[in-house]
Amino acid sequence: MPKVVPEYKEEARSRILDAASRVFAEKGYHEATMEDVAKQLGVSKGALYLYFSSKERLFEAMSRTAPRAFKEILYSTFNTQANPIESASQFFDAMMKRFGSNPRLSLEILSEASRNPALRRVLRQNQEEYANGLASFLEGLRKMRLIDDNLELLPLAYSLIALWNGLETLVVSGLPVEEAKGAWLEGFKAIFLQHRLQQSVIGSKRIDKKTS
Amino acid sequence: MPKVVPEYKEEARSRILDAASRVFAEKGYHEATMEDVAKQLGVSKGALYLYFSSKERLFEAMSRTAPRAFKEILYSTFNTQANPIESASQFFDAMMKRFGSNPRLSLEILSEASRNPALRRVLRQNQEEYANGLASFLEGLRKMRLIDDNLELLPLAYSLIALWNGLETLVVSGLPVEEAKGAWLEGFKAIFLQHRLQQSVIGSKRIDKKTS
Amino acid sequence: MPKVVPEYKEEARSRILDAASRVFAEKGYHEATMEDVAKQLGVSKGALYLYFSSKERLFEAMSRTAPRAFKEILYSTFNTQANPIESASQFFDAMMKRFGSNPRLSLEILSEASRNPALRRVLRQNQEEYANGLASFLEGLRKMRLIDDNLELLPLAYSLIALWNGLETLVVSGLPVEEAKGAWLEGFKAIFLQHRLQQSVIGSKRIDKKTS
Amino acid sequence: MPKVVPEYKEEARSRILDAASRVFAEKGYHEATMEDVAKQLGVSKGALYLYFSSKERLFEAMSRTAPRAFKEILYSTFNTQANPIESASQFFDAMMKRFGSNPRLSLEILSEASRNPALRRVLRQNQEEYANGLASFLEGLRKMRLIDDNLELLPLAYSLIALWNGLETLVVSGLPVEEAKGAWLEGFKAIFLQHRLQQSVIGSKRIDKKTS
DNA sequence: TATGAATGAGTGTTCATTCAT
DNA sequence: GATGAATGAACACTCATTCAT
Repeated sequence: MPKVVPEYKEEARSRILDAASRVFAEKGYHEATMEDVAKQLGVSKGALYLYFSSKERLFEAMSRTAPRAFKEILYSTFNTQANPIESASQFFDAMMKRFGSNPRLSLEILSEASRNPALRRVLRQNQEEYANGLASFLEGLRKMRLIDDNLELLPLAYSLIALWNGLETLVVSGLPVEEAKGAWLEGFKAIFLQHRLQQSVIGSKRIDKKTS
Repeated sequence: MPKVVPEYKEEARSRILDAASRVFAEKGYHEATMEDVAKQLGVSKGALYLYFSSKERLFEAMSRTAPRAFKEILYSTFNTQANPIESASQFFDAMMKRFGSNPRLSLEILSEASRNPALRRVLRQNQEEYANGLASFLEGLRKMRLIDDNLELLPLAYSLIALWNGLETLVVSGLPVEEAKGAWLEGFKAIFLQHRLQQSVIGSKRIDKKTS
Repeated sequence: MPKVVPEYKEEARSRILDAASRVFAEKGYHEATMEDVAKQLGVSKGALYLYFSSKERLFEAMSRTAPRAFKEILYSTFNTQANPIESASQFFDAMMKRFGSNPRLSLEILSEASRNPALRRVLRQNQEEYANGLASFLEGLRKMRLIDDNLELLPLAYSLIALWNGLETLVVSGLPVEEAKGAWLEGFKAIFLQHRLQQSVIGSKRIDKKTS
Repeated sequence: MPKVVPEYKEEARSRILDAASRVFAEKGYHEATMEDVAKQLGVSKGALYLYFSSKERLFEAMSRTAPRAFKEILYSTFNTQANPIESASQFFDAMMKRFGSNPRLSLEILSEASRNPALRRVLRQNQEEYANGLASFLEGLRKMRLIDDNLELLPLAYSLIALWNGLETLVVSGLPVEEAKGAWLEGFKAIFLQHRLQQSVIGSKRIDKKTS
């Protein structure tokens, strides 16, 4: 059996978190056992406790690292000032590719957060960060006149985050991924003036899928 | 100890479901024990099993009845062809009043659905129903020219549902209810042409290419 | 639902015992529930308690009546002074016909007797009765010179009972009924001088044809 | 609290089986709790589940090891070609010494076997093995002219096993051990030609078991 | 008498956590 | 550090028994 710590304690933690996120994603917090996590890693149960004092702390730690991938995808797809519908589509695809069509883990984290204040605080911070990030992005779009001047950007950023989260809940409860993508894009189209403004205002060649 | 059944077996079931929804909402599925539910009702554990064969079935049954209130509020606020922003605001307030600012239960149901196919089927059906209902509602708005003609209504309906669900997740993870309401309304404003149309009608330039 | 007592309390008891013996035979003491017995009879659980103060007492009472059929078969097949092998064969067949090839109930009774002195006393009495009955029967056979003079009849009677009980245990643990019958008959043949004596009486004094 | 496993996992299993057989023998399968077994061993309930996945499996495993002692006694007493009555007597005494006068455990095993096919298969195999072993033994006796040539040995072997099992049932239901032994021996005497042949051959009157 | 809803003690089983090695 | 055997608290579920009607 490979040791947990080949060289650095930090790496050991990291490996555990990785194994944990896979196990929790597959089985959910309550169904997953410490034994499961240990086996996933090829390590003894006891070893986990050298790095995390309890299952709860392990889950918390994992919850903190989990959004990393989300952030990367979010910022890499929503940074360019290109067509926001296109960005949204890329984001959707990238998320699916990265997490499969199983948003189970987010849900588990959320579920735990509802009874774990510390975890909730972490999630809240992430939210804020995402919202601010998105708001900046929207600011850019506004300059391109893709967003109605009467809209407040921060609340709108939150509603975009909510839209994404909400789609995850729909997928978990059975909405086919394809339909989820449709809803996701239609939501974006509705929000951005893009396909309307582009044409009427600029009269350019913008080729929105829907717009011919 | 009061009897579970004052007169009708059906009422007994109903009482249990009610107690269960309170307990599950407060503690979550796994943390709540059958004992908790029984105590909440002032009844013995065994009594619960006269009506539901297992904790899981109890939860399922509760999950099926839970959306009833949601439906009522949904259909009563989103039926009039009044200002949709106003409807959205009423919906938000009614939901808060009814469920408090604790959307924990929806989350628990969702969480269980991810591992319980029967439950998932129920949720999926509800989704469809809501989506169709909302789509009809949107149809009405379209006739009032409040919705862009290029938008497909069913996906848009799903995205509205997602928006709501997503806001619940944000609230669970710490977003203040006030901000949630702000995001909810801003999302609606962005989607509906209302405020712009109002203006544009008054002003001049048609934004919508359809009218241009 | 038919009432337990159509006319006489005694008949009610009797009906319950009958239902109980069927249920206990099929499921065994521990697996059978009072509910099972009540349903078998089309009566409420509570009704059983009007006639028997507990499951244990019900089982005891049933255990006392159960051997009735056994006795009848025993005495009707082992009374004639005909060929004892023939009697044994008839007994075997009659028992199978009456109880099927499922001696489960005897076992259950035995099992309970091992922890229930009152029940044990009943069984012991039955044993004695059977043994004495069989001893008388053997007495008759001895007069016909079918039993070695040196054998004591009461112990031999017990060993015949044991032989039967033992075959039941073998059948329960998987011995095919056919083989059980073979063993049963072979045991009898071995014990009774019959087939040898018949010959020797006709032939000479040699008991064993080998030595004749 | 002493550890279940001093050194070898196999020994731990073995210890548990030992404790289990004591507890099951005393209380019976249903009355015995896992707690009882654990306490008997000075171990926690959970420990038992490290070695046996359920009470049923524990009982099965115990049932498989239980006959070991029986086999040893059986083969060691019924191997010599000495006087079979003597062998029978030694067997009886050895069994009593080993298991006390409480054949409860066999009964419990039997009782469970009637509802557990896996267990039944084990018992059936054991039966066959015993029967074949005894048949060989009888073969030897036949050569010594102690068994009538007309008897088939395998069925007879089964009937001897049945005789033993049956005596256990009688003892459980209250037959004094002394009488049981009497019946056991009288059964053997009846079956074997020994005492008769001895006489006829030698011409003496003594039928004493010991006397050759 | 008879009912059957309700009780609640009892038990098998799980699993996070500990700790001797 | 690492192990994994052991712990023991916790909990779902059963069912003999009771009792209001």
